[in-house]
Amino acid sequence: MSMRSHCYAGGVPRKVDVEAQRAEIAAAVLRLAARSGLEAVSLREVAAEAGVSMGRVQHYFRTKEEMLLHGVRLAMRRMDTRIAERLRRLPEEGDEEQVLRAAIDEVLGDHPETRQVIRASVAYYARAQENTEVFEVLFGDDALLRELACRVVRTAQAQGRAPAGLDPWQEAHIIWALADSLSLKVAFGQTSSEQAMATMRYHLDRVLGCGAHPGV
Amino acid sequence: MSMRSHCYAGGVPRKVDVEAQRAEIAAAVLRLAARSGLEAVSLREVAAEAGVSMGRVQHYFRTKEEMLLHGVRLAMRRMDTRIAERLRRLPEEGDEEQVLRAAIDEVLGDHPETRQVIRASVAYYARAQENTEVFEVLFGDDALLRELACRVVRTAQAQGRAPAGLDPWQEAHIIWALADSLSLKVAFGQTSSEQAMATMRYHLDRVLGCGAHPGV
DNA sequence: CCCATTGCGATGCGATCGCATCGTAAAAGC
DNA sequence: GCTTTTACGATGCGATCGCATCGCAATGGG
Repeated sequence: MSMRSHCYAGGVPRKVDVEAQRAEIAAAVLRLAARSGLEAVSLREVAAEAGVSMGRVQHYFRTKEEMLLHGVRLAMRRMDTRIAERLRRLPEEGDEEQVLRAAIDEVLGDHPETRQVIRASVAYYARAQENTEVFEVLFGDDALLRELACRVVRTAQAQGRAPAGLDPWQEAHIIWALADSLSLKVAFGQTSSEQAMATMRYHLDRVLGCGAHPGV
Repeated sequence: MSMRSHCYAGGVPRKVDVEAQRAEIAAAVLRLAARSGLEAVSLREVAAEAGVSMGRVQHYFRTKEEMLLHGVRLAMRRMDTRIAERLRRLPEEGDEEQVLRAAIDEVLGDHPETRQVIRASVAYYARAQENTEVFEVLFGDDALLRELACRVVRTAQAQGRAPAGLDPWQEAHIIWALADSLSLKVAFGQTSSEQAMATMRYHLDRVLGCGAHPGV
């Protein structure tokens, strides 16, 4: 009897913003991964980088694996946020081509946060082979972006700006493969951001016709 | 006096093929790096993977750093060898476009050795930021390949197969950026080798005109 | 007021890390 | 045949790894 007595819940003490704490630690993971790869990401190093105790890190992430997963999720969320913010600065027309161009420009920009996210992503590539969740986080959005590019190509064709002979699906593949590769080169210092953006703009102008598009 | 007595060199014992031994160990490094990233590459793991004792590994590489460097060098040498072998299978004409297409096809193929080399390369990206030698090994050949592509575009223009309006230099950038990105996608299972080769051929045919080119 | 619960620092464990050291077996020059 | 040099297995060291455990401070519901 009194089965309820042990179910009785006492106080609900110490209110802290759990997600904010986790994010702060995940940010440290991100910085380390971007700087020196996943080899450099240990519980102790993360704690030091975040300026907290190791106990705290363990309190918010039960295992290292869970911490790493949170790290790569934060990376992707940051990239999404940066793109979303840039899109808000666009004029209201809702032109999908401008959305595409803006998103790509953000990826190719040399803002430190962008480079950090891209370098960290690469550090996770090996894990993506063994961990399905990591794979999904890293590559899950690709299909949507490709569809956006595909629609943009078709629209340009409908407007007579792009050659009718183009295969929109292949062109979409090419556009994002190009953006990915150039962003990697920028993030790892093989190319300047300006060079990458120039190459990308050159390609898009060839494929889509050079409609008036705003700077930045 | 007799300063020469201590310089006297005795026997030159135990003749083993030093480079072959090093290569065998470096191959184990490569396999591990491709499979699970540089995190998984420790002296003990390498020794186990190579089926030798740890003492042997340390005998042939004084530090882990030196071993890793040898690993990435082997990776690049292997890729070069694979491309060179494929080129030997080409007809004798010395057509640079066929050379370019063959090299790219090799990179996009799904041969396990090719995928291994590419995955291992990615594992070294973080190191390339901190270690100049690694950077050079990974990216040192890019300029030559880009120049090859540039010449191919110019030749196609001269023959009237490619549009005169193209910027050969930008097109060369695009061709290799595309090849890099697609090879990454193939190596990490985001795309099939067939899809990647189809996309690449689609692009090259658009840029260079679809001159007769041999399969495989 | 009290105490159940949570937040989190401290500490210790066994495993593994890169590396240094030592011992020895084998081969060539004298 | 002795010596010298190389090849390499074995072992140990201090540091660091991920993780489990313990203990205490804080706090809000009963």
